[in-house]
Amino acid sequence: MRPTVHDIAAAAGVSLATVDRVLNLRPGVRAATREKVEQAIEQIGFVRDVAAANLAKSRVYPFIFILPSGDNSFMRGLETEIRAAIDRSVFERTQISIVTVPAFDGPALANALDQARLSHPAGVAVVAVDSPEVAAAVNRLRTDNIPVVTLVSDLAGSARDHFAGIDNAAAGRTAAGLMGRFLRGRPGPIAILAGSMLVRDHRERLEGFRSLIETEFPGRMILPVLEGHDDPVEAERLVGQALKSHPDIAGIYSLGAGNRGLIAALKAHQSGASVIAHELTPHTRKALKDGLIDAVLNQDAGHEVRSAIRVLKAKADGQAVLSAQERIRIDIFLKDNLPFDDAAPASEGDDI
Amino acid sequence: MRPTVHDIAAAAGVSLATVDRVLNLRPGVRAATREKVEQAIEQIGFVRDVAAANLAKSRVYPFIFILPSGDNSFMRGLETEIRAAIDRSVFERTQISIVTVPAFDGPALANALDQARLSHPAGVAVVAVDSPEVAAAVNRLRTDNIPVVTLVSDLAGSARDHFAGIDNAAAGRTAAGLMGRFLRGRPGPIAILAGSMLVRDHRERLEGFRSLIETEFPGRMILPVLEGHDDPVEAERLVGQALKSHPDIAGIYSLGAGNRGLIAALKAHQSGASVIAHELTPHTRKALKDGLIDAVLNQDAGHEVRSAIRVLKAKADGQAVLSAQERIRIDIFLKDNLPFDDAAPASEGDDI
DNA sequence: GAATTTCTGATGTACGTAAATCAGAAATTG
DNA sequence: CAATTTCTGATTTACGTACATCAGAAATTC
Repeated sequence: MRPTVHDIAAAAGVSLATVDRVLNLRPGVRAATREKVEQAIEQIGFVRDVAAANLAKSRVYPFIFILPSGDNSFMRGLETEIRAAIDRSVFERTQISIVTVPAFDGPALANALDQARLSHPAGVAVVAVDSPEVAAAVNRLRTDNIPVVTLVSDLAGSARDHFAGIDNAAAGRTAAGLMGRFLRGRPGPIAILAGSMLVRDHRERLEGFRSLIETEFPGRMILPVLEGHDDPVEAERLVGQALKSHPDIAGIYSLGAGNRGLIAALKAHQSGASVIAHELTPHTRKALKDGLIDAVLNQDAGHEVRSAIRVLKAKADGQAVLSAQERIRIDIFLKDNLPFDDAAPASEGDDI
Repeated sequence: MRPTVHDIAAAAGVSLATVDRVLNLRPGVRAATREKVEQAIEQIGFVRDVAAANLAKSRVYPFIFILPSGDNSFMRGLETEIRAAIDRSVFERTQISIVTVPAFDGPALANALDQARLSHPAGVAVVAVDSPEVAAAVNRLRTDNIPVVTLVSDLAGSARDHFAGIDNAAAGRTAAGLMGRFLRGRPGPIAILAGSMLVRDHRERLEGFRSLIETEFPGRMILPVLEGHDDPVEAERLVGQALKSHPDIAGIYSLGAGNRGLIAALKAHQSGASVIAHELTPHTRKALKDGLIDAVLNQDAGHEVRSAIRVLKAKADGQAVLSAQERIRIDIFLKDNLPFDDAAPASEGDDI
């Protein structure tokens, strides 16, 4: 049988009350006695029954999720997944609220983080914009001992507890490895469509892609990055221009959002380029099927949300996280291994 | 506040004891009263607090995992993950035992299942051999109301509750889609190395691969399947023979185990074929790095084990499973997106 | 050594559910 | 309608931990 607090008390020769004081870091225990109890805990290998503790505490976890507003399909899918988690909150003792802020807007995000701080949540998950003011706001939360998890896009130089997202450098390299192999024997440059260099995931993907092409497929030219700010209209214009001025483009890597515009431009120019994009949305799914896009790298929003919640809970309880379990995978979809067709895109699952 | 059993009692105008009888399907409640209680449960939206219930019941879940013996790297990695789960069993209220049986041996596996049945476990996870006697044994378990989850390889015509593994037909199609794109512009046939047609995962991968090549890349010849029984020595011999008699082989798809033999043969023949294999093991990892293998499709053993346990628990408690969460992804590894280098291969994580 | 202050023990209640007991009410049987 | 049998209610204990209260013991201070 698993040892209980009673066993500690017996082993240490103290009362239950003292054990409780030690376990919950309450004052009123002499150093020598505390030592004795801690030794007993060590010796009999006691581990607190979190379920029972949470029951006794009637613990609930108020969490705040902060993500960009706008009509970015991936972000709206992410929001759907958060709402799905809210539906489960009764079972999971969570109490999740969603806050949206304009995309790529550091000050607004920092402000939202400071706002969140005032309500003393048990944890915050945030799709980060990589700027110093955001890092500072995150650090203020950490100073208050509020766990922070970055979601989808990470944040440099901050004390965030965890990043719930894919390895974006690896994603860029994966795209490059696939692209290089797809283009074998076909000359022509590669165009890159990004959203904004203000978010770290885009920067990391770009860097991973570029470095791998340079080292593994030398001689393959990469055109200057098109920065479309995840806006379909802008993306369409930029890609259209590029296809017009470089009719020999062999490959296109779209590492951000705004793929609707990319797809429109591809259609308009009847480009034969091999295309790799990110995030499986209704639009990219259709383009895959139509043969306009060759491969889609996807991160599962549902998995990321669930992982963020698990990690926030663990951090709030001061528990260790099973890091292997929280690794978010990079899904690679080709036309032929798409998950079920009909369902709403947001319900396509993940993990765990 | 979430409603409790007391609220049901109050709402239905009955006592706690009666509510308990209804909730736990105990006898001694008149049909009319039972109805009344069930209506109250419905009305106030009561959901049992599983944590509290498990605490009260001092519930433990004795599970049995049955997997093939032998030195198959993937299966040994799977076993390592199960042992990791055993290390967590104190926290998870599980009590897991591992049983190994010879690979590809239906009768032995059926026997092991019947043996497992005698100990009345709360659930069984099994790497299935797809044969009628195994299906029958699984059905006997189900008759006893013991949940059964197939692991890695599924079982036709049985009443197993769940399959914790990848979509193997999709895996085969993914391999074919990649292979077709890798080989663009390069003539030559494709060789396929399989383990055994007695396991369903191999059959499904083969079928998926073959059908996609035929429809999407017509004209690409596929050589007769080499059945190497997941044995490195046999695989090396078969692949060596094939490379000798067909020096023009452009691609090789290894859909089972025994990749050590495949790699040895590739080295010996200095083949320039594009190679796609399954499962990231120390051997395939090294071959990827050395450029002998182009891509590895991987299923995360850790994720599969954790998923199997979650599902078995849910089934044992008569709870619904979050199917999106239990979808096992197909990881695609190229030389350039390998997860951390140094760690033991078995600790590379998953999920969840 | 008396008066404090600081520690420790004993005890009880709570969390939400499970499970058992026993008495009494209701329904059924003869 | 009395005698059973079958339900139902009331009550208690338990699971493992958290938390509060109060009395008494031990250490500290003067």
